[in-house]
Amino acid sequence: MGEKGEENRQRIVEAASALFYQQGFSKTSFSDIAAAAEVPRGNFYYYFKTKDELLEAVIAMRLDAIRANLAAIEQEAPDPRDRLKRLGKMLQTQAETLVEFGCPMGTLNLELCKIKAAQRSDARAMFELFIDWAAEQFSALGKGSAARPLAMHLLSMLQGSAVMSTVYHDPHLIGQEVGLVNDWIDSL
Amino acid sequence: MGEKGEENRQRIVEAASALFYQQGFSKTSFSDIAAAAEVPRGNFYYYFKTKDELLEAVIAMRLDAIRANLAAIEQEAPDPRDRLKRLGKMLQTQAETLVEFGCPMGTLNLELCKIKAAQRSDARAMFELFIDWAAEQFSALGKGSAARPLAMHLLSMLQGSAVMSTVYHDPHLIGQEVGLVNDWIDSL
DNA sequence: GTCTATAATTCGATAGAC
DNA sequence: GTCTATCGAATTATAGAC
Repeated sequence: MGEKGEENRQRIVEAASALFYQQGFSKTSFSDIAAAAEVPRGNFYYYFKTKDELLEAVIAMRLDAIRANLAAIEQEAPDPRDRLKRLGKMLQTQAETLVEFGCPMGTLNLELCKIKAAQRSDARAMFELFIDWAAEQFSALGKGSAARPLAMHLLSMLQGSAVMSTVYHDPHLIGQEVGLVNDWIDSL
Repeated sequence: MGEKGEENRQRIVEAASALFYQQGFSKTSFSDIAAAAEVPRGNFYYYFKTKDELLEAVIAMRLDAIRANLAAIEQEAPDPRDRLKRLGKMLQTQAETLVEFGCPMGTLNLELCKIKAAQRSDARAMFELFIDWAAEQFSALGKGSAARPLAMHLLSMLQGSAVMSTVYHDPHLIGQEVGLVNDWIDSL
């Protein structure tokens, strides 16, 4: 694949990722993506044979983005508790879009649960990245075999915060709920 | 509207509610509903002029069901803490379908956020029923002005539990997370 | 009030010229 | 590697006989 092709492909995946987030996977048509990516419709069957294949590429891109985010946190924050609190901070940073379209990771997973058994595990891998990483931090805090359940609970509370903020369309709610999550982290 | 008509209408709404839950609102076609309700396709434009109108009827039915559930809890459990724990019990009772399709209330709200500004407030009313009711229980526990934030946090944690159980397709997770929620209730 | 046939549109996907 | 034209299937919705 040539240089120009790789560039087009990347534009398509980024446009698709944004639209899958804002409109949902099902409601996003190839026409929508083509218009957003400024690529002729029929053209991108050259890059992706099916919509599912495009979805896989979108998830792969998001997995890379999550890995980069977690790596950045590790560099910036040495303390395990500070690192864990940065996950809530991530939610607060994207508060404006969060109240509009929900958590990109959570809403995609829930949508795929209802329609696609195939890509369900791909989407779940995004959660796995966060869970594994958080469990490492809890292990560093000496939580032993409780590390993974604690990580699950942390992600659970953050997902709940995202759901409530979206349902009530209130960015303020995120700060309130994340505050309670931070108190919980300090109490451990 | 006659007697037979009312019966047909009810069957349509119930079939639509189940399919909206299992497949999502967008992915459920009139054909799907007609087949499930065993009503000829073209027929139910007599009852509902648009899909949105049908959605409103589905939400109205679910609101009634929630009110009935909360009223039943009030009758069966006099203690506020026991009442609050019954919300988690509701999740555990529907664990089998929960891990398949997510929380009926949460997933519908999140889907409507992305596509329908109109019915968004209707769907949110389901949350309001739970929040108001839970806030009353916290008030009975003497929490004063903190009652509503506490109710929001309770629903937030329960929604998070539902999301995680669905993403990991594990009914066991619900019991684990609900246990932590119950510990939190007891700690107040 | 019930049902069939079908209009009008949109979707994902394909064929093939350039 | 790019783009147009279009297919076949599925969708919401309507018209009209019974």
